[in-house]
Amino acid sequence: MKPGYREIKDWIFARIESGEWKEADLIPSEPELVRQFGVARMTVNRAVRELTSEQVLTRVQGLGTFVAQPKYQSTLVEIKSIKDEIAARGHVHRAEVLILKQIASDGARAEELGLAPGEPLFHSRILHYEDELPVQLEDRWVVPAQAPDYLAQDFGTTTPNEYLVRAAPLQRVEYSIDARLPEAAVGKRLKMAAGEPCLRLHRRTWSRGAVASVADLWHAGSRYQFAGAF
Amino acid sequence: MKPGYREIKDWIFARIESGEWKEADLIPSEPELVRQFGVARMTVNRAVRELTSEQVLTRVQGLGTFVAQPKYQSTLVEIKSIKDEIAARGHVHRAEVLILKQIASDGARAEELGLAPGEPLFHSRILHYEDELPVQLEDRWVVPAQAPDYLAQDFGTTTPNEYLVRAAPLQRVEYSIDARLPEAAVGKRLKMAAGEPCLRLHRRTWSRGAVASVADLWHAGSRYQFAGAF
DNA sequence: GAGTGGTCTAGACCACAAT
DNA sequence: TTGTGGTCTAGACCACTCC
Repeated sequence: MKPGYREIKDWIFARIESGEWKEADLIPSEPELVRQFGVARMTVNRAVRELTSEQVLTRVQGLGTFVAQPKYQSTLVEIKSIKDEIAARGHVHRAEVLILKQIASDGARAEELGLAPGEPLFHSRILHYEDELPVQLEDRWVVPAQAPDYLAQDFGTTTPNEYLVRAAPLQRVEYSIDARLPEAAVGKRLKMAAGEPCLRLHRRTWSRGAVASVADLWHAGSRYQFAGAF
Repeated sequence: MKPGYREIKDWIFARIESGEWKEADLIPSEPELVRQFGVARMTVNRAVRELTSEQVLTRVQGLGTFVAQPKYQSTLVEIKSIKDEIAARGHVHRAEVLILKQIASDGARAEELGLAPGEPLFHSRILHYEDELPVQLEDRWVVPAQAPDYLAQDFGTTTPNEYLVRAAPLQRVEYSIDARLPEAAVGKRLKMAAGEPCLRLHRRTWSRGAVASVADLWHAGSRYQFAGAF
């Protein structure tokens, strides 16, 4: 048996789906729904409150409850940890640390990280293998103040991501995905054919109110894609 | 003044954030929180229920409430309508209809659309301009049964997307993003340099329990990226 | 002032899991 | 049987918006 609040949610949702109630329409008030369904106000309230948190309705105190703007026609791409992703496919993940050292921040990178040029900066370059085939080259630059022990980690077993979410709790993420030809060194490491494009994810993370790290994730175009469904 | 349920939510959340309660830990029961905060059970219940719907906690009837698995380190890319996106940048969008006709479905495409080879199929190819520079070439194949009037639309003013969300309410979406060299005709239309890669979004939509359409959105790698923040 | 939503109480009965 | 969460009732007081 469906609970009462569920019954009411479905009833409201059906009215919106059918087009009977359109965007910005005023829907029946709580007391009205109470009369209609013969339940307590708390039950009606829960139904309407949940639909509001699901962005199906919007409420204004003193005014009423309205049908919300229909959701964007949007596609959500979820980029998971490369390690988990490979494991989920039932394959073996291996990481090879190519670079792990402190460098001096230069002009453009310094600006992106919020550091002054010349300030120290951690840089790692890690190649991720899926069953012995390289699939991702991960360049990462980390602000030392946010993760002082970065250079002491064993990134053969823990990914920088896994370490950073603990060391510098994520506050904000900014990202972009593009298609571009790889730098020569990148193409070589990923064993890519000449002229083959890369799918690149650029990501900047914030922690404790400041930039924590910047990462470039390079993938061979012929062997990698971001995919999903909803 | 913060409402009671909010107070309790924050208190629980703080305990998880600080590490005091870790993943899969059992948290105090509802009666226990009722005693602790001196409120009615409904108030505690709302706090815990909301944290559960926010995937911070998981509950098992008869067992207890536990700290949920920490959320994935994930990146969400939202791909909006190209038209809205261009408008949001304050630029002018224009669409040029290159192809709009019925064709016979062929092998691979027929299978992807759930049609028998030879069955009729609508095909459109539209070039989207941002301030007179081509930014997206949209190839779309539509199942006639799902949108019989597809060929009669004016896709210079309405995008196929806008039409389809009305004609065939979205039920499910499957997509992938990859980097690849464009077919010759595509590269030419997008005014791309030789050897320049494309950022391609492939999307399949379902409506009324069946595949409704398949789309290939091609973007010049040098002029387009999927981006966002959260 | 009348109507709306926001929140809360102090009970209640039920389903489910562990013992 | 005990303890857990799932749901519900019949009230209540408050803040807000509109007339």
